[in-house]
Amino acid sequence: MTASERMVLIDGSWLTFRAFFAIPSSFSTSDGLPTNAVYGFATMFRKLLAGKQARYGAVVFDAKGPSERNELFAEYKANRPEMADELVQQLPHIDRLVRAHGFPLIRIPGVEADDIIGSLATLGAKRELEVLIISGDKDFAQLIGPRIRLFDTMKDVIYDAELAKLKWGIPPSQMIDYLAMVGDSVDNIPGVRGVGPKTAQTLLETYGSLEGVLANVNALKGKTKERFIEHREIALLSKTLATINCALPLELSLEALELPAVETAQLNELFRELEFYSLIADDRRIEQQTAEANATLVRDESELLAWLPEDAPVALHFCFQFGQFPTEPELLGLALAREGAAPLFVPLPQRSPAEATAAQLPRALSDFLASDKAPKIVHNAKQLMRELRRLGIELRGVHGDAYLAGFLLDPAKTMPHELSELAKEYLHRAIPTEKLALGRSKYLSELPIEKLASYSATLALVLLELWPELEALLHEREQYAHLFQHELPISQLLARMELDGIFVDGEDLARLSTELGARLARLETEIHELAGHPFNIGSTKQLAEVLFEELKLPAGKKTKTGYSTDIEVLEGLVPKHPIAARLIEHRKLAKLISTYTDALPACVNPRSQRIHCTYQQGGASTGRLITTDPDLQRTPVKTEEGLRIRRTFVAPPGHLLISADWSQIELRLLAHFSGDHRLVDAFQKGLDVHARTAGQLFDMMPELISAEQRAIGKQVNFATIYGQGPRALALSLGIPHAKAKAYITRYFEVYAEVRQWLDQTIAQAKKLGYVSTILGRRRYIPELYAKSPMDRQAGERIAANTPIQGSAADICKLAMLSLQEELDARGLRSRLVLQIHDELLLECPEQEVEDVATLVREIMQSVVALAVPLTVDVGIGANWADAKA
DNA sequence: TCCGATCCGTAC
DNA sequence: GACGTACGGATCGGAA
Repeated sequence: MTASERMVLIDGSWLTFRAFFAIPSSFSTSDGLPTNAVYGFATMFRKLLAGKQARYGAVVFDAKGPSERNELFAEYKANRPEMADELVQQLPHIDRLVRAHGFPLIRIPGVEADDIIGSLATLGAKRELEVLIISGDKDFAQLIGPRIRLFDTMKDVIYDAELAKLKWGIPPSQMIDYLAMVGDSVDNIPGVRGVGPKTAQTLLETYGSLEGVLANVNALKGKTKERFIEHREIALLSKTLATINCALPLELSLEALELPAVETAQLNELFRELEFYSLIADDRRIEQQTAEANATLVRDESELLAWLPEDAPVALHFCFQFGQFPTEPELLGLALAREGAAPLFVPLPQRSPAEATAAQLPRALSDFLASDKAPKIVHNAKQLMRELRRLGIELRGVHGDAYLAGFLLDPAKTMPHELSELAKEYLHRAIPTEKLALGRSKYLSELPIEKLASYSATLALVLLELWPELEALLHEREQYAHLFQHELPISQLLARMELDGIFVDGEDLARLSTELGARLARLETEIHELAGHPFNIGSTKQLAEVLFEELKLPAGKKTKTGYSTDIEVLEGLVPKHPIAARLIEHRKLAKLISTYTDALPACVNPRSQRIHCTYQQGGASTGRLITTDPDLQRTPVKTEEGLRIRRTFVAPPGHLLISADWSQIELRLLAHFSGDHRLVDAFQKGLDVHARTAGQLFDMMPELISAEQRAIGKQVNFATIYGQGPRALALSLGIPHAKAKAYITRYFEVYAEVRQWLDQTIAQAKKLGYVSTILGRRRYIPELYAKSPMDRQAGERIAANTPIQGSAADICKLAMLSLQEELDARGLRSRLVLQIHDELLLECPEQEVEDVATLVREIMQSVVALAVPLTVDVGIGANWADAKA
């Protein structure tokens, strides 16, 4: 960034349209005024004002009616569709918004906004201002120069000459000629018929300009030559149309464009009127871009040694390139940043993951990474630990992990805890994204090493700057100790588990796929016959047409877009038509095949014959772990076919699997937290709690409760944990609404202390803004203060459920750590291979399986002391299905 | 061709 | 519409 003052010129018409289409039309005030375009406009201002203040600025709009260009070419901008009513209504409010921000608003009849902006930009550049044009219209690229840049606020990219060339393939100086040839459908500039971007680009590289091409038209070949001869005049006209007039005789002095300080009070009033409540509260400042850092490339180990500090923290950013397997990236290099020195970048020789060894890293670097004494700040330690472990290096001395910090500070954040999100949230700054760094390249490895180095170093610097902020907040919210005592050790363990993976019988999986595929094909034929013609059964739209229009079956519930065909609807149709049962079967099989038997083999690493899924430690707002790529936590279990899939998860030769799961851990936590005497008593006596609940509901002895009644008791118990209302309970049990309501009322009469605890937890949450788990982890719940009662109720359910689900997650993490510690201490070779929320799966050498089974049970049962006992079911088997039995 | 929204189904 | 936490496949329609 230069030190010169800034001028911001906003293409108001462009922004209006972009905001209108980019923001959902559901944005409106309570009395029905659509506000999506105004809102989009307002967020743009926020982005702009939060950054370095501009001294001069203006918002320029096209005025209604024809312009000078229409005299040249009547069809200019003739194909613009009529503006939607919803947008027209918003225009006056956009004007108000602009004025409330103190921006001069320019709209001159007969004069194009482009020309006004061009003229003002030129004026600004002449006065040595740094000019920023806010528009995504590529026409403006022709203005880009040393002092003028183009800022697409919707995409958050600032185009200078270099970026513009990357984006459109031509330098700004040739943009007009380019448009003259290619034309522009938006403005209805004709261009040369038959000449597209590629041709234009090539011609411009050779001849430099449209005139250059026309002068050398005889050197062209074939069709292209003909086209330029035939359309010569149109091309020249197009050029005139595309050229922005930068020398309008405007009667505007620079002083008239000076921006006053924003009157926040006035602005807030407007926001209140438009019901933009988030903008009122939000006065965060966001810088526009982080300047790219220069990094010293390390070619020699001594340079690295000289740079490394004694004990000051070093921020690390690793560059990975991901290929087929997300847990098996290639390591391209890493940037190091510390206080008081320029960052370094260590390029690494490219090796496929299979050949990666410690020798890939300079010795000084691997010593540094493994040293407990050298404090390191990272983002996502788990990933680094896994990749370094693959090289035989143990990452030690992790002094900070921004990912985990982001998770602990606000676990409910979307785009969970990416560095870019954290920089925005806590440093109020936009940072370069990988996409931006990549430009037109597909892979990081294609970038020139200097680019990679500067991109990577920028992120390392951001991390270095970010950590103290996060650290302070972690202390403030009492999460600092938790990070290092629990989450970071879990990262380390998960890194091991990801690297180890889980063994599968790929051949069996393939067999199963074929078998199920054959059944699916038969069903498909039958269904098509019953329908009378072939159609895509997977398309709910087509299916709905067959069922409800052609076969005239009664349509049940509707979805947002049409008739629902979900399982419930189909089940309702079973007595009415033979097609329904087949559709249900088809659904089931199609699901199993596409999501599991077809998808899983692609996840098996052929070298290890194992599936290495990724754990998202910050993936769930409650603190649960999440698996992805593939999501093994959702491996089917309920049906016979599902169990067949689980049977392909086998122990390797000489090994057995142990499955251990807590029995009703969430219900036990509810008993513990509420201290409800009936619930606690039932668990302490080891009674069947679902049957007891049913007994209370039906006023019967628990021993006399039927299986159906017990199922109701079970469902009602779960309903409590999920904050389920009568309607949802009625739906899941298939009973009348009134009956469900009666069950719930009765339930809370019986377990009055549960009701009390729920109320108290929700009240406390409203007071503090967050709820806590058994280990003191927090979840902030902004929904509790939502405007709509529905959203608020959702917040209350979250407040009730999170302490339970989150504490169960905490307990599981504790048990995993304790278990691994014990396995290591005893030199046992059993490994944790999967965590499924309340179940742990281990792979054990046969000779230690009995000991480990005992150990697992003991640890899981005793990891925390609750008011009720924790019980654990442990099974051993050659595959996952058998182990769980 | 890619991407996001939608529907649906799977797990705990 | 009304059940907490998730991921992901297939389809579809619109944008690039």
